Amino acid sequence: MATESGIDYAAELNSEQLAAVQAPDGPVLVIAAAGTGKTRTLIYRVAYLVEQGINPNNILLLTFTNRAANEMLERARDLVGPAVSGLWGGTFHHLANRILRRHAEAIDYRVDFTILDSDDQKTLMRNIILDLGLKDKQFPKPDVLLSLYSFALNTEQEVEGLLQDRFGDHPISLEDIGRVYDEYERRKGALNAMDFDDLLVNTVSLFRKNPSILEQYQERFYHIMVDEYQDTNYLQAELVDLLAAKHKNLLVVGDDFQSIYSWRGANYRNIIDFPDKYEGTTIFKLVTNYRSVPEILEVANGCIAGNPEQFQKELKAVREMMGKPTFVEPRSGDDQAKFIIQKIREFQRDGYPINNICILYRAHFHAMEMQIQLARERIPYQITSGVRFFEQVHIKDVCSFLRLMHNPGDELAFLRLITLLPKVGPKTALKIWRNLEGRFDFKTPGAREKLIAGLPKGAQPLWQRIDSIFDRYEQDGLAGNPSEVVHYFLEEFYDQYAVENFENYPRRIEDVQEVIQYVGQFNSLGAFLEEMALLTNIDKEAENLGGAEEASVKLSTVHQAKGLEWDVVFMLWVSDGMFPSGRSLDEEEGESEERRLFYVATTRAKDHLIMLSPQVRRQRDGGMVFYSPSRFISELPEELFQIEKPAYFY
DNA sequence: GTTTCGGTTCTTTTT
DNA sequence: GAACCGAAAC
Repeated sequence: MATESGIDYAAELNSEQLAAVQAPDGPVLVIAAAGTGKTRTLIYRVAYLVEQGINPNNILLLTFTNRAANEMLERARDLVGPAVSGLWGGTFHHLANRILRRHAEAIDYRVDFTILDSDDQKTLMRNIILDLGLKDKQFPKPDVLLSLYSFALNTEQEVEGLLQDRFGDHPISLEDIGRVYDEYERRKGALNAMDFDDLLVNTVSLFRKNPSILEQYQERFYHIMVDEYQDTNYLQAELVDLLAAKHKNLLVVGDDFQSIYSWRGANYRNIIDFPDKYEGTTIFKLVTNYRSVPEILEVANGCIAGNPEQFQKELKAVREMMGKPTFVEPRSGDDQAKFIIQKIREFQRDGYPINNICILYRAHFHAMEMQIQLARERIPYQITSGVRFFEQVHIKDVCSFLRLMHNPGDELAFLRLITLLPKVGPKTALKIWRNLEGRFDFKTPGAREKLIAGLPKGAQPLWQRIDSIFDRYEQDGLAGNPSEVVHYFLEEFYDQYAVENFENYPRRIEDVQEVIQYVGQFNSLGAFLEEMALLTNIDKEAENLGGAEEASVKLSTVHQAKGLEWDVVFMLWVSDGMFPSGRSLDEEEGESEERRLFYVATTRAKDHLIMLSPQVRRQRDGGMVFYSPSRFISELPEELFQIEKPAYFY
């Protein structure tokens, strides 16, 4: 029956979904298996709450990516109308950022704090190791130290214990590592900067130290919904618990089978233990799968049955049969790529648009031969690479200029910018920075002259061109127009720099042009810089989808494909040692996480799933390594697959 | 003392 | 690619 808003819930949802949408207040756990209409359920839940008289301003919707948030807000708007605009939706880090911008002083930060990306973190860490005189072959690399530290924070464990486990057998002084971490904290404070983890850590400690602030937000978020709950870690769960503590109107959605971020501190137990943590939790299960044909679901169900410790549930198929998933053993990675290209052409002939085809893999480097072959065959493709758009070298170079203009004390930006000049390396750059007393504000009289005087002769002419932008800043009113600033920077300096330093210079300049476009959407430089730090490449991709992007095959890691679906899915390197990855098998519970990842991959496919396991891989030194099909394939009954032989290559 | 350049090695997964 | 290292060049 249609309600006053015109939504006929019973007709538009199945009984599983309907029950979850109309759940009473209080804690709710929705176990939503892959392809069962999880997003739909969340959106209708929003509509339902609004209909019950809840102001959208009082609803918080936490998602794993910005893409997911945007999609949901858009669909909710279509369903409910513009009223939902007041709803807070976004990632944990976005929420934390918004809160901290308001209350930074309460935790001894200034509101204009910068957000360090992983590259900045690495630079900072490297400098600390250098300055403390700990640089040594034996000493752990910045990367290693940072990820261990981050893991400790996100799982709320003591660093000492983790260090002991990790380096206990090594002749490394754990005290030295402790000193590095202390110094890392100190320098972030001095820079008025936070890294990704700090956003969460500081929000939680802000709330713990200031109950009155916490209470404001508890009041505000009368209803809280969390998507992909199986991938939240302790810290994120803690944040949610704090916010929900008063009203306990907390609805979490997730699937323990799809928990694939344990290396980042997520634990599928989060979802299993939820009812214990929240007394009186109502539990709903969505298991009717609308996405995939039954043959694909059989493989998915069969594979996850190999994880007996998990909460068993079978995906129920409703679609018609179409044919079994294909399994192929090409000889090499090159043959694998050639086979896929031939198949892509066949699927296109059968009427599948190229946009509905995706190639998935465990790790980025697995897709190398594939990219080469696609380019050679002139099949358009789009890859979500490992490096986030705003973390690419050329983008960071350009943004360092903006960062410095915005925040004259941004040491990392200054050093990066100035080492782009000839004859200026790390030492010279640091000397100049010290000489400027840790601050370069072009508006301060004399500062510009002082900088120029400190530069080596060879660097001066180039810097003078950059310096000329500061004159135009006043004249042309660039303050409110960051796009123009980037434009001038490119024109005066970076275009030429790129030509001289990058082989693929046109591509990089294109990216910078895109930044110019992108910055234009923001009314202030600060707003742009803030947003930039929190954006991932998946989000950027989603922005592009609105435009007239060329139709293309998608290439993606399984992790980045979470929540997405395609008509046709190819899986590369489904070989033991590649998927599951050899490294993960050494870890505790490594195999079961890989199996979940495999499950996620298979359930992305709607009509056709083609898995490939090349037999050999050439190593760098010219040697050959032989591979067998993944254990996730060989442990399943053979009749679930259609075995195909790429005979034409021999 | 510093920068620059060329060779070598290594790639799990990311908010 | 890009990070690291050692040696040449400034």
